[in-house]
Amino acid sequence: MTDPIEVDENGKLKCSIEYTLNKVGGKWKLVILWHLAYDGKQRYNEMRRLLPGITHKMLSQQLKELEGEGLIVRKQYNEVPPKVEYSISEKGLTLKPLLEEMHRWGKEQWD
Amino acid sequence: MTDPIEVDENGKLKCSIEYTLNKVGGKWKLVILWHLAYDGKQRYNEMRRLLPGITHKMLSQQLKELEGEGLIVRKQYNEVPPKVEYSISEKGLTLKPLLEEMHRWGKEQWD
DNA sequence: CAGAATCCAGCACGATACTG
DNA sequence: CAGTATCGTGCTGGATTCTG
Repeated sequence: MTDPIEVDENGKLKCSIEYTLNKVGGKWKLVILWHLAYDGKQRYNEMRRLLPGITHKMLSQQLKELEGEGLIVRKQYNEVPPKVEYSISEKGLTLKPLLEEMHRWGKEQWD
Repeated sequence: MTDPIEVDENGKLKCSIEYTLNKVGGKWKLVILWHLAYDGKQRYNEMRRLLPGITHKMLSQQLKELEGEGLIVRKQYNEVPPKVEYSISEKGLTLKPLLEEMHRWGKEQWD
């Protein structure tokens, strides 16, 4: 079987599983992506309601990082009051199998 | 689509993705499981070699937690010098699809 | 060989107040 | 409404030494 640890162009060891963890690890990112993937686009405060317990700091930080990775898209409407919509990108959609497995396994192992 | 957030028997909100994250999240667990799933059983010091940079503390801690979850099996031979073998359990094998997706996505997104 | 025991640093994550 | 800006804090993870 393929080893997850490989050598990059600088000769430094890298691991594809670690790579994925770096992009979508942490407490919130996969849950955020799940909602955008399956519930469709959401406004900022809608996201907050979907993520019980998240703070402003974490939500805006995670959204910004995910946008930076190109996994989600931020669309701003110049209106008053302000309106912003977040949606999943094409690249983000490639995470669907992973999201589904995370969901399936958690559900299945539930006691 | 099924919402990942559900209500448990105590009426507390729970999320199956968070659940999975709690079991196999963090920096090392999925990589450890990957090796045990695809490289077969390993001794303690063999595991260390497979995980560049891991410390004694992290390795033994993660192994203990994974064993506590029933995801891996620790087999101790009463010999001198000591010999211990870690292997993946039946329950741990149910994570294979997840491991493969983590690996596949990381490999694919590699620049 | 396979850990356990300490001690410690950094940062992930959180609480709260403020703002265009 | 959709965020910043500060200010914490605890826990994850690391370095090192000791042991059966």
